[in-house]
Amino acid sequence: MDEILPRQTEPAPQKGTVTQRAIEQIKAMIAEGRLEPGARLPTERELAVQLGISRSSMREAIRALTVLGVLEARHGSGIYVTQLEAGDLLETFGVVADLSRGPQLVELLEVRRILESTATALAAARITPGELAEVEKHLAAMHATDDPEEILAHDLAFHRAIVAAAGNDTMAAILEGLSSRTFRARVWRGYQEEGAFARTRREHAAIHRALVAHDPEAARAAAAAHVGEVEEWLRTQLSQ
Amino acid sequence: MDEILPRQTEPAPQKGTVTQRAIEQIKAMIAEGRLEPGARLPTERELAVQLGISRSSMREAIRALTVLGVLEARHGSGIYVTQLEAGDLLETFGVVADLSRGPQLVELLEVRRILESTATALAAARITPGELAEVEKHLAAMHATDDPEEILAHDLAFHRAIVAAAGNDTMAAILEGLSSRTFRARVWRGYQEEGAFARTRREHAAIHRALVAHDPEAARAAAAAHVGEVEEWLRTQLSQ
DNA sequence: TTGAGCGTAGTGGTCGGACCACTGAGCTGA
DNA sequence: TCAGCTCAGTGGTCCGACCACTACGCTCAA
Repeated sequence: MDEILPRQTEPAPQKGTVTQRAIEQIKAMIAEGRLEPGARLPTERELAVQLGISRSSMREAIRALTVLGVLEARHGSGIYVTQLEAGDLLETFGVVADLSRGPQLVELLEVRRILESTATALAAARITPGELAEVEKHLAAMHATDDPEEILAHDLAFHRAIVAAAGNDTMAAILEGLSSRTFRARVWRGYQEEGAFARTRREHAAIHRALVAHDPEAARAAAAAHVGEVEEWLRTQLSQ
Repeated sequence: MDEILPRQTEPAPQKGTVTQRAIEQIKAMIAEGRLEPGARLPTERELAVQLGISRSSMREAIRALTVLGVLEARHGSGIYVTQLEAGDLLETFGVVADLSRGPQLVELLEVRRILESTATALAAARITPGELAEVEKHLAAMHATDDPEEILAHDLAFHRAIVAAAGNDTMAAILEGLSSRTFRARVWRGYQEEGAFARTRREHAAIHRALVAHDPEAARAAAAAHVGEVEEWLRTQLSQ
């Protein structure tokens, strides 16, 4: 049996709960490279013995790291380190958008406006014909139906395709969280109920034109205006 | 005893683990407003009974929501919903920076460059004399010592004070995660070892000048260049 | 030889109960 | 009046048992 525990001069650091300590130790193992992405951890029972805690506490630590997207537990198989890619680690970002309210929603939209306008500008400079076709597919599908649910889905996919073309997966993962389904459903619903469909259509068309022209500055302005419109609407809603 | 459980037409939805289901149900209670920020939850034992699961599983669910910054457990007192502010929910963002590596670090720096340059521009337009004094305090302290640790601490505080002046707490919380202590220690160390102190000093001075002049565009450019320098250095490091 | 099917050991998932450590409110008594 | 104590209640930890599922190897017929 290999000893994974680091040597301790002090036998009892005793800071925080044992579970919290276990979380930190596993995180440290990964950060220090002792556990590579995709690697399989020892069993829960073994890990508990190695860190000197009960299996219950170890399970809580593992569960915590699981929701953070660091570990992945496969029933009957074992516990594995995720690939630690942007998508894995930023999945929890959606929780923020889901539980924020009031002024915080405006702040989130402001962050989204900043990131999405830049991402759209980057996309305008780099987008390939294939990626552009994907964008146009969702743009067309959005106009071909009047089912709000379907429109929302294609609206999401439209922006997602653009952001993907920007080439920064981390930024894409953050924007994915900021545009989580429940978040957009909450804000967009009220916005669109005020007959903003036509305006949204015009703004999407402007973004599309900028992409076709490979004009980053126009794309940035169009995307910023698009998000800014919603942002402003939400701001007035809250001040009433 | 009040019944908190929603009425279920189907007695057994049975998707995912019971713990995962418990996490979703508690999140839903908060999202729907049945649990206000700061509210005290029923005891672990009570919650377990209400959701029809064991206390062990319920504890795992609570632990998960605790690390996400949604709940807060106080030993001997009870479990409470946090204030759900940006700082609470985005604390986990630091984990991303801590566990990312290679190309992903460059992507994170790119996101930071975008957000921080905008934040600095906003700060230039809004900063008050008091806030400016705070910025200058750390700028001076950074030059008054040659202890790398202390320099790094004041460097962090310098940027934190500027971002705080921008007035968007959500953006500040994200940037806080992107500049987490371990992250900067990892990247900055190698950067500064190449004698970049003088350059860093010039760049900080440029940012400061733009703040004093209340010139947003100059501030944006200076901050973007500042982060961009490190970004470019890291990029070349990785390509070797 | 080969491959489909069947065990089976081992893994994470769940449960129940016991006890410990800490908090906070109420009681006691100077 | 209030400092100090008491104690019921709460989260923290541990244990042991069993269930659900997976992966691998074995068997046996084609």
